[in-house]
Amino acid sequence: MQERYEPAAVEAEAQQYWDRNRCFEAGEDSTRKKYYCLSMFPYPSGRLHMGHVRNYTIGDVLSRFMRMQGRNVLQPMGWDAFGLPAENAAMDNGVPPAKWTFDNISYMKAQLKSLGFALDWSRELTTCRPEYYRWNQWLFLRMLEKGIAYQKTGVVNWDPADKTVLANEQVIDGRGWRTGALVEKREIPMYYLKITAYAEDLLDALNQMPGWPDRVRAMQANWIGKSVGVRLGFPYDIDGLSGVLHAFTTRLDTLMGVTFCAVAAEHPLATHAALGNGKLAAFIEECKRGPAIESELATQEKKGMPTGLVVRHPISGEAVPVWVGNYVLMSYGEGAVMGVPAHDERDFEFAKKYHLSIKPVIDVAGREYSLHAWAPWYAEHGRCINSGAYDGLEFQAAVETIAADLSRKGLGEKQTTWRLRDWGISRQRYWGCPIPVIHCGVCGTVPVPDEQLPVVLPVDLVPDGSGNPLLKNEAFLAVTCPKCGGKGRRETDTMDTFVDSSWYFLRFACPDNDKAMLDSRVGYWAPVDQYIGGIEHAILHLLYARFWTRFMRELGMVAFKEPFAHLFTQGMVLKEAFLRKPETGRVEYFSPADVEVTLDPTAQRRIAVLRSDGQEVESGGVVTMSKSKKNGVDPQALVDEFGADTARLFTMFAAPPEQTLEWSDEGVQGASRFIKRLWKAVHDHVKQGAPAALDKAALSEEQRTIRRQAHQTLAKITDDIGRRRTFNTAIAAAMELLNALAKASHGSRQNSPQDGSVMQEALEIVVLGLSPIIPHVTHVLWHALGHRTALIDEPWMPVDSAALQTASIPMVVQVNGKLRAHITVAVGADEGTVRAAALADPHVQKFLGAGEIRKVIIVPGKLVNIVV
RNA sequence: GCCCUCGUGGCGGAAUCGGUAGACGCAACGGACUUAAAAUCCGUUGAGCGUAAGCUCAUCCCGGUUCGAGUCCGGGCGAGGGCACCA
Repeated sequence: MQERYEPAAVEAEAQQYWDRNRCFEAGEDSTRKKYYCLSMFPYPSGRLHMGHVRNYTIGDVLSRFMRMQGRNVLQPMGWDAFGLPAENAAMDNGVPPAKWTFDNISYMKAQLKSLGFALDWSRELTTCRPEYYRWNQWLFLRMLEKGIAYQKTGVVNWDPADKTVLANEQVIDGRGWRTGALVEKREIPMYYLKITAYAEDLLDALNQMPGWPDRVRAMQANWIGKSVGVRLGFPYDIDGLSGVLHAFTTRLDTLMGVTFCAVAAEHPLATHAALGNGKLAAFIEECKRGPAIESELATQEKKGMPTGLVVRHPISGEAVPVWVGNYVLMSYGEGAVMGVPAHDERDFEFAKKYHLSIKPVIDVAGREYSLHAWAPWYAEHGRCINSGAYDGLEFQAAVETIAADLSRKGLGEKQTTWRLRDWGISRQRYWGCPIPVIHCGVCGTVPVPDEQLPVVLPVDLVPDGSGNPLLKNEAFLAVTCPKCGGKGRRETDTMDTFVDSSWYFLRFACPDNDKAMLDSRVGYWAPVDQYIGGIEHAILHLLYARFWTRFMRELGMVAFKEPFAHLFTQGMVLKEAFLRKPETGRVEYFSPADVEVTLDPTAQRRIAVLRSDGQEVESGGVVTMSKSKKNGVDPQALVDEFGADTARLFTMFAAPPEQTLEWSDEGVQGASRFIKRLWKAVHDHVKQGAPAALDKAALSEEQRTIRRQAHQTLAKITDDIGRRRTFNTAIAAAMELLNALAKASHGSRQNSPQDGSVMQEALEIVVLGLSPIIPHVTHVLWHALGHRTALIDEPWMPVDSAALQTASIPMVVQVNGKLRAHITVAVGADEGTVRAAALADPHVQKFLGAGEIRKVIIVPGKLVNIVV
């Protein structure tokens, strides 16, 4: 065995072994229990970042551990390869998005390989390949057939200069990011998927998903946003036109406090009223344009205008004026609200501004309304007052009684409203999966027949920023109508890239099937046992995948509703950022590599200085790694300098995996140091020749202690990786054991043959126990320790419970809950003996003093508490 | 505003079911080796008092439950995240 640890050589050796022997290619085997471990696949942006390294290391640790536990492990990898950045890169460099994407994939694949992840590359899939996305198209056609996909006009951001549609993130301060032109809202026909049909089930099932973090389930529930209330009607008779204005409310108990109704600018009644009213029409136009940024919606000033129309209160029959309000959303409920200024903050603000009357109808614990200013308690539940027949009723009773009265009049019924909207999937973009429909002048919109799939996206186009290049591509556009055989035109919209990721986890079971989207192999592997990814996907991706799986289940393609049994959301990777804020102009960031940080002991503060000019820089705090803040750490540089094992060890050790991880260059050094020490420990041991066989009966007290410690460590590592998923504490335990071994070997090492065999076993425990985390160095060390079998093919080591046995155990003694003494008692000693031993301790005696012993609590094997 | 998570040494963090607070690592300091530095190895390291044995205080703050609270309950303060005119 070589004395020096050389990561490059070690890692090449281990990786070549795994590759040559196809260790990680998974096959279906009904006799073995499967474990499908999946990390969210990356977008091929160019290079891996630390977030990827952390994500994939977590998945890799679990995969390797489960494999050694005897499970048939599948850990695949693919590429979420459609998307906007490829088009932007294409515009910048004049290269087709396909070329840019595939170049990135090949670079990043090499990076993933250099990190030694136990991936089954034979199942690699890429969503921008027709073999994959044809099944997006196929399933979309099934959705059309079932009415789950449908067409509707939708609003998009339109850049009038580039004549192109912009994604929300391309709109900055209401202007196009490239052109700076004021963005307009345009209504165009788009395809939607009816995810709302599954809202109830998607919400209910969250309660039966113990393998998901509470936080993610809460976020999804929030997003789905169920509210139970009443849809009520205000009848009207206007210009001979009679009808009912519908509104949704969760506060029917406040119905008698209605002093106005407000409708959205897009509401039909508003449109009607604007016919002969130029001022109103202008106001409606202004509202429709609205603020460009969503966050401004919530804070913009409430504005309104009377329509001049009047509806009747459904109970009292009183006249209620109808206003157009900019705070009413057409997309939620009925696009109209009943205005109860006394009990709703928004209505209050609106009523104040336009001098509408305010009528309190709820008594909250006898408190007095001032009506000059809003107080949060105005919206609390209470008892009805000023409400005629309903006076005195509590919230629940009031809602029931009023609802019953409305129902009798045909003016109200209970209704559930959802925040969740249908999923608009049309993107007026080139680099995505084509939506498989054809427009025919005669037949209208015609779905592409299955046998004509896939609709292949041309890969050689270079977008120039002036709209979707497909619109100018005759070869793509020209098509005959499948229905009438006449001249047709292909749809040029492509699908949202979230479609691609909504089912890729199932395709990994059968990536080579060119006859069907899924096959029976899915029944073996799916659902995913452990899914790992960033919290940023807590809502959209995970919700879409759950929806998609439900639809596939209805088609009989899968047998389950929930695609991911266990979900693990890893924390982000942070690092300190350094900056200067000039008097004028923008904040300038500096790479931490160019900054020297020193500690000034007198001033008790850290001083950061830019190396190039020697001047001080400010700390921007510990924040997410990003290009703009220049605080990213390149995984490749790290692997090149320290090796993949050090990178993996540090990311697993510095913090528990679900928490944020603060990057520290010194911490990386520490991880590297540990691996070197482990290498040296094995080297020093091996140098002394093969140890004797372990004779458990012939061990000295000291040797038994080391063995006990080793097996305790093994038990802890097994539990920490397998159950608790706290890889940081598993590593700490291994470090502790190695420290103890170093200490032990200082003195009596190799005096007896059994010293060598105890050391051998303990080192095997450290090496095997850490192998899921640092697989390369342990692969080599395992052989060095004399094993023929490759470590990856070894079964996980069982804990020798006999080694854990001791004759006596230490216990602590407290007096009145304060630690006062340590005693040692025989294992299995009865309470009387333990009590006597505790009381006999001189130190305990001192604290007992003259006091009377009121109680003695004994926690077996741990502690004695004497209450005086 | 609503919902969720979290507050522990100089720093990252540990303490798993209410039972020894600070494991492990980093940094710092002292020492060994070295012509020197790096690397490596050994030691010290929550605060205060004490020559020492040891004692007292200490897990954001205030209160409660308990023999015993970092951990459970109530109230506050602070940080982070999600949703947000959702009627």
